[in-house]
Amino acid sequence: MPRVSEAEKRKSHSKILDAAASLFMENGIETTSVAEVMSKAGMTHGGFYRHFSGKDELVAQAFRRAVDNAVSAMDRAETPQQKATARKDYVEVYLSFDHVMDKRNGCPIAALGSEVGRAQGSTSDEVSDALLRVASLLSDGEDQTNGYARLALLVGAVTLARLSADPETAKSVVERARAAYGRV
Amino acid sequence: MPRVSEAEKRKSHSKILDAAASLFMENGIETTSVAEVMSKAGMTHGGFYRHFSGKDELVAQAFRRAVDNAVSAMDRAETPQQKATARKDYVEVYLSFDHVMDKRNGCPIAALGSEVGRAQGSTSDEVSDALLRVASLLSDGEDQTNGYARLALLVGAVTLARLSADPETAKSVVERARAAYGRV
DNA sequence: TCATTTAGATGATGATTGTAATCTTAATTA
DNA sequence: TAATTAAGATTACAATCATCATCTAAATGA
Repeated sequence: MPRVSEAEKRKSHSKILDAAASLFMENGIETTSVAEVMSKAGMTHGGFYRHFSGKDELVAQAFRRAVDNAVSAMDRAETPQQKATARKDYVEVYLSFDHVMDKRNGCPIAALGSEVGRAQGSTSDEVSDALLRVASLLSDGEDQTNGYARLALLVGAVTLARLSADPETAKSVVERARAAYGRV
Repeated sequence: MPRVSEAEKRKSHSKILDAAASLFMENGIETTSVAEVMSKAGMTHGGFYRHFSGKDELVAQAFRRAVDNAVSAMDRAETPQQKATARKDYVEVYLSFDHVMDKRNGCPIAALGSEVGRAQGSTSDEVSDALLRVASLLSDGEDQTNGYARLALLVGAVTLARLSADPETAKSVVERARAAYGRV
């Protein structure tokens, strides 16, 4: 059936990124095969290298896609009012039980934190970019560095909640973090 | 040259666990092969299955080993005085730049947080056990749940610091977490 | 419209890896 | 001490995976 139009190629590229972001966050990067990603995107593994030079490039781009998705609401906010509301919503959703359960559509730093630390090349750049970006969005205008402490609490709380065996513990972890958030 | 004495077998077992804990924390679980672990332990992969039923069992036992190492000082403390000091030291070391740089001998929850969340079977049990154990050691006697919030800050801060591209940012992240620790 | 290009399908390749089989040799044990 | 057992080495095997080669048919561009 191929070949497809340029517009469809762009659509394919995007679908691959969505599939990859979702699978990486849910099952891990090393544990997800290129063929699996392509299959979830509705294709076979054959066309993969028409879109990416290799798996590394896919990882980097998929990570960025996941970050974009996660902070899109905060990015769209324009007025200080909107920004404040978006920030508040972000933290609210981040420390929710839903986010704990649904890794696929959540924060890639929490989902891939320890795995992505070993990344090299462009993925490594994307990761440190993401940190800067999210921490900056969370920080008060005055103090740039407190965004990191806040983000640390968010990432740590969701990580621990996901490692908890029973749901009640998980809930109390994020609940407790929510209470502490304003104090860090 | 084999066979070896029972005492030597126990020593081998222990060396395998040390090698595994170290390699898993540094390079990840999926990315570390059984042969690599055995090689670091000074053996070939042949004898592996005399010690473990498979890689899964190794992961579970190595994780426990790493947790034991990390909290040994707090475990040894007996008097309330000693416990308080050990707790303080633990946090101090945890939020140090050395710990950020040296994953091999650090906290396995921070080093493997996102990877180990997908574990099943005995590894999964070890992980939730570890959470309970560390959080309980960090909590005030009164409130059992604030240990989780504290641990969340620790794990999150070290995770972010390790993801930071430049060392100065990494330092400021743990520094900032240190300041916030008492307030969570 | 015709020649060229290329997205994606199918199939192949080489590397890696978890696990099993077999062998050697020394520790157990009777 | 003789017979048995088993730790660890060597080798083998099947599965998985990233990447490449080739094929196809449709979209380009002239």
